[in-house]
Amino acid sequence: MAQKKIHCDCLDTIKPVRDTLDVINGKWKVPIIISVGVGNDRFTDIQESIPGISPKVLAKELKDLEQHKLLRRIIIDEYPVKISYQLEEYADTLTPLIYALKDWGINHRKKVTEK
Amino acid sequence: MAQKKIHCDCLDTIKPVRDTLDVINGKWKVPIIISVGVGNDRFTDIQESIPGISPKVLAKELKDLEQHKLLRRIIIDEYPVKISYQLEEYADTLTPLIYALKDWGINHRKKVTEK
DNA sequence: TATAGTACTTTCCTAAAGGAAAGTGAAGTA
DNA sequence: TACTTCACTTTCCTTTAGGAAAGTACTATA
Repeated sequence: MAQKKIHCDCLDTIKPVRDTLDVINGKWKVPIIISVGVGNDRFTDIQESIPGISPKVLAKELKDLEQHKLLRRIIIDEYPVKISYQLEEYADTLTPLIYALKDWGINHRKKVTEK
Repeated sequence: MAQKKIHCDCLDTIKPVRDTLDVINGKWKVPIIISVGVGNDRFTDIQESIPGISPKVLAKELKDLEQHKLLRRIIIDEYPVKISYQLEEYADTLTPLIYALKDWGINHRKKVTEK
C-alpha cells in the first residue's frame, strides 16, 4: 500500500491572509490609515503625525492606498491650493484588524518589558 | 494670539501597531505560524504547505520566530535525525489577529472579484 | 519683483527581502 | 562503498523598501 505523505492543509487560511498582507504590507500603510482616520487630512499634518516618515514615502503610500480604494484625494481649489485626504468607507472594514494589531502590540510590549 | 497647529494625535494607536508589525512583518511569518499551528511540524512539511517559500527563507524566518518566542525547535534524536517545530503558547495570543487578517482577506477578494 | 505656503518630486544611495540552484553533513542501510 | 533521508546552508543575483537632502510648481500677496 502506497504511503501517502500527509501534511496538514492550511491554504484556506494562508491564502486570504496573503491577500490582506499584499494590501497593508510594509511599515507605513496602517499608520497612515490610522492617522487619516483620526482626522489628519492634509499632507503635512499626516507627515508630522507619523514619526520618521519622509515625504517621498508618504506620497508613494498615499498613491498605493488610493489605488486600493482605501482613501481618496480631494483637491480644494482655494489659495493656496489644498489637498484633503479622506478615508473611503471601505477603510472602515479594516477597523477590527487595526484593533487586533494595536492590542497585540500593547500586550507584547508589556510582555517584553516586564522581564 | 499665536495660532497653534493642531494635528490629531494618533501615536497611542500607531506605536503599538508598529511594535506588532516589527514582529510579524513580511510575507512569510504569519503563514508559517498558521502552518505550524495546524500541525505541520517538520521542515519539509512546512515548506510544502506554503506555496513559493524557499528553504533559505523558511530557515531564516523560523530563526526569527524562535527569537521572538513564538515557536521552538525540538531535536528528535532518532534515525534519521528529525527536527520538530512547535508553537509556543505565546503564539496563541496571535489568534485574533490571524482571524482578522483572514476575514479581511476573504471579504476583500469578494469585493475585488464581484465587480 | 520677491516672498510665502502647500504639496509634493527628484536624485542618489544603502539595506533588507526574496528567489534559483546547487551543495553540505551526519548517520543509518543495502 | 554507494545511496538515502532530512534539514538545512551557500552563493549569486535581482527587486523592493526606505532614507536624506534638495529642488520644483503653482498662485496669491506685499
